[in-house]
Amino acid sequence: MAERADAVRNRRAVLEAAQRLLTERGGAHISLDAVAAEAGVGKGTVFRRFGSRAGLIRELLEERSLALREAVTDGPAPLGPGAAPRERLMAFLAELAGIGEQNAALLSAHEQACADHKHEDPSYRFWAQHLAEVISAERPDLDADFLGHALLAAFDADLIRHMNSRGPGEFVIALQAMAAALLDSPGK
Amino acid sequence: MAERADAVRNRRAVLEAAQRLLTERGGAHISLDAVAAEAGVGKGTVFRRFGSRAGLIRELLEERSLALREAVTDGPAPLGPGAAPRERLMAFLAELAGIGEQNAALLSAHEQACADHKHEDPSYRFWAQHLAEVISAERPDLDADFLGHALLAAFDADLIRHMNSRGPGEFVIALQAMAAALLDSPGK
DNA sequence: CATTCAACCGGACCAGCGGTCCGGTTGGGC
DNA sequence: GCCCAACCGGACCGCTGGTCCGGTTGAATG
Repeated sequence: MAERADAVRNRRAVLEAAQRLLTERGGAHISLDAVAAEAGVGKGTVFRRFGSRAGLIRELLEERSLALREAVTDGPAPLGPGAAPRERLMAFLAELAGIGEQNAALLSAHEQACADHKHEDPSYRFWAQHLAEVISAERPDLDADFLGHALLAAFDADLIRHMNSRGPGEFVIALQAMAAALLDSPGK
Repeated sequence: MAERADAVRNRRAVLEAAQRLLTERGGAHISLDAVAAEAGVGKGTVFRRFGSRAGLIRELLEERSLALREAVTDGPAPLGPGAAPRERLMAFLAELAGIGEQNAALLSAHEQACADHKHEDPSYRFWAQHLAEVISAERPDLDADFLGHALLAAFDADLIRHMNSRGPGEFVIALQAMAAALLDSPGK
C-alpha cells in the first residue's frame, strides 16, 4: 500500500493552500502554521508530508514545472529533443521565464527557503543540466556549465520584478537577447 | 555631537564580532544574540546601532567593499575613470569576485538577510549602476541595465562555491569570459 | 571639579517561527 | 467486524529577530 486515501487528500490540500497563500498575499512570508490552518490540517501533517519548509516549497515548484520538464525530455519542437539546440535554448528560456513571471512569490520563497542548497533541488539540477547540454551542443568552446548556472541566476525574483516594471515580457526579451549574444559571440 | 565615544567603540566591536563569527564558523547562521555575546555587548545595543539584522549585514558588506568603491570612482587605471570601459569592466569584475571568493559566508548572509531588497542596498545599487555605465559605454546597443544586474546575479554564493571547487580563480575566469563574450557579440 | 542630562547601555521580555512528539483516530486488508 | 499500522492534530520546545525600560555614563558647562 503506497499512501492512504486521507494522506493523499491532505497532501493536495496543503499544496493548494500554500499556493493560495503565496499568490493571494504579496510576500513570501508564508508560515507553515498559516499553511496548515489554511489547509484545515494540523501542523504535524504538513511536516510529515514534506519534511520541512524547504521540502514543501520544492514540491510546489516541481509541480509548477513538471509540464515543462516533460516537454523538454520528450516533447515536440521547439522544446523537445527534435529541435536545434539554439531553438531549444530560446524556447526553454521563454517557457521558464513565463513560469517565473507568474510565480514571482514562489520563486522568492524558493530562494529564501532553499538558499545554499539549490544544487540539491532536483528541479534546479535538471534545468542547469539541460541548459549546459544545449549550450554545449551549440558552442562546445564555451563554459557551458557556468553559463547554465549564470543564466539560471538571472531568474532572481528581484530582477524579474525589476524587468516586469518596464512592461510585460521585458524579462524574457532581455534574457533571450543575452543568451543570443553569448551564442553568437566570436570563438576564441 | 555626532556619536559618543562608547557608542563608536561598541559599533566597531559588533562589526568585528560579526565578521569573526562569519569567517570562523562555516555557515551564515549568525544569530544576533551570538554576535552580541561575542562582542561583549547587550543585544539592544546591536539593534540600536544597526536597526536590524539586514542593517548589520549591509554595513559589514559596505565596509568590505568601500575600498573598491573609491578605487572605481576616483582611482587610477584600470579601475578608475581613466581607463577604457572594457578594461574597467574586467578589472571591476575581478576585484568584486575576489571579495566574493573570500567572503562567501558574508555573501550568503547578505542574500538571506536582504533578499527582495537588494535594490535598496547602496552597495548593490552602486555596483549595478557602475556595471551598466561601463557596459553602455562600450556597447550602447545592448541592454546594459539588465546585463549589469545579470552579471551581479552570477555572484551567487552557491555558484561561487561551485566554481571554487574546480580550483581557485575559476570563478573570475568564467565570469570574465562571459562578460567578454557579451561585449564581443555582433551588434544587431 | 561638581553638576547635569541626553545619549547610551544591558538584558529581560515578547511574539512568531520551524520543527518534534505522542496520545488518540481511522483507513482498509482479512 | 476486527485489528493494527498508518495517519492525524495540536501542544510543546528551542531559538530568533526585535522591543522596552530602569539604570549608567560621557562630556558640555560654569
